[in-house]
Parts: sequence; structure tokens; C-alpha cells
Amino acid sequence: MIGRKKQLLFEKQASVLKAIAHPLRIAIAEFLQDGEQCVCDIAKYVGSGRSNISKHLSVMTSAGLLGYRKKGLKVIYKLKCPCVLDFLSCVTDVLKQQAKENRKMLGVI
Amino acid sequence: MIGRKKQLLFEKQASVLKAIAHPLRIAIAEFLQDGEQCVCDIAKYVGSGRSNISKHLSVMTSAGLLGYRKKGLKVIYKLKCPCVLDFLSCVTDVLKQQAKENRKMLGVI
DNA sequence: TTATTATGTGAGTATATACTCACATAGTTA
DNA sequence: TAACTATGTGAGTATATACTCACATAATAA
Repeated sequence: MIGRKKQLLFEKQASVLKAIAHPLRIAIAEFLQDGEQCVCDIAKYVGSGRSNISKHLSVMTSAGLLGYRKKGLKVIYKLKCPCVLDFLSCVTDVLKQQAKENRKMLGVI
Repeated sequence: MIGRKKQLLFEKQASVLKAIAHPLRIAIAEFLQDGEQCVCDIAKYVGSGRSNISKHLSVMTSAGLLGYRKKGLKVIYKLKCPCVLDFLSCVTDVLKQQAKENRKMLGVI
């Protein structure tokens, strides 16, 4: 049986993962990979309304994934842990393996 | 502006991440780290009802995270991509950094 | 065959999430 | 000051998710 401490850790880990487990938020992380960006440019890149983006940014920020600074009218966000992008490559491995299996399946049908 | 292909990739990646972004599912992944396990032992370990666990297992399986084989009455699940656990350690880094910042904050108040 | 055990599934409910719209705030410029 | 721009926030809605319960299925044992 799982301990209370571990359960707490898993809850924290889950909330961080949830904070990136969304197509728009992955797009944001990927966009910020090459350097900080203001909200309006992020919105332009991912192609969604500013209000929506603002909320996604706040989700990611409170999860500790992003940091920001204000510069005049603009708010500029940056990736706090670029390692976040590392696990996307592992996720891609999962997808590749899936694709391989699907191809095998097709061969059988 | 983001391309259609990339958008699709981000959607796939998000669905894989979502499939692990839950405390019980992280616990399951961690439990399977040391080898395959049957549903009843998984349920005992994570401390939740079998029906609920069964559904979490099916979420993880259709995301490609788990595989299974039947053995008599039991169904035995295993981690398909142990790399999944690698990104938990990055997630833990995010948490550590957060904790550090919180400590700093406390010093200021 | 019937009973038992392990697992999966559907219905119903509660809660969380994503999105849009309208409006609020805050810095900037005229 | 007023007008403008970038961003954030609250309300409302639609959808997704997690959970529990009761029941279904499937392998096994008696």
C-alpha cells in the first residue's frame, strides 16, 4: 500500500504534468524553447484568442513551468525548465512505437 | 503561425501526457517500474477500487503506455515505455525549484 | 453444472476543464 | 486629461474526467 508522502508527491507531479498536457500548452512550450516571448506573439503563433492563451499561460505559470517579466505594456513569458521539452521526446517515442504497431496491424488485416 | 502537421503532433503528445497526468496513474507507472503486475495487486498498491483502477489501466493502455497479457484469471500489465519514468524525474526538478522559491519567499515575509 | 475469482463495462453523478464573450486593469501616447 | 494597446479576469456554457455502484464476462475449481 502506498504511503501518504508518496501520494502527495504523485499529486504534485500529476499537477505539473497536467499543466503541460494540452496541445496549446505544448505549442507554447515549444515556441518558448528558443527564447522568451510576449503574450501577443504567443497567441499569434499558436493561433488562439488572447484571453484563452492568457489562461493557459497562467495555468503553466502556477505549475512552475513558466516565468514572466513585464516590459512596458507587454508581459514576456519564458520557459523555466527547458527539461520539459525532453520529456516530449520520450512521448514522441511512445507515439512512434504505436505507429509501428499500427503498421503491423495493417499488415495482418 | 503553427502548421496543421505540428498541431496534430501536439494533440497526440498531449493525449499521451494526459494519460499519465493523474496521481493514481503515476502510482501505477511507478509500481510497474519493477516489473509486470496483475490488476488486483495494482489496486492493492495504489489503494483504490478495482473498477476505478481498471478504467485508469485502460486509459493508459489505449495511450500506448501499458501492455498486458492474460494468465488464467489474471490480467497482467506492464510498462511499455519505461522512459515514462524519466520525465517524472524532470517533473520532480520543477517541483524542487518551486520549493526553493517558496523558501525564499518565506524568508522575505 | 454451479460457485468462485479476477476483471471489464455501462449508467449516473460530481467535478474540472476549455473556451468565448464582455469587461477590468495597467502602462503608454497624444 | 482622454484614447489606445496589451493583458488579465469573471460569467456562462459545453465538454471531459473521475468516481462509485451494479452488473456482465471469462477462466477456474468444486
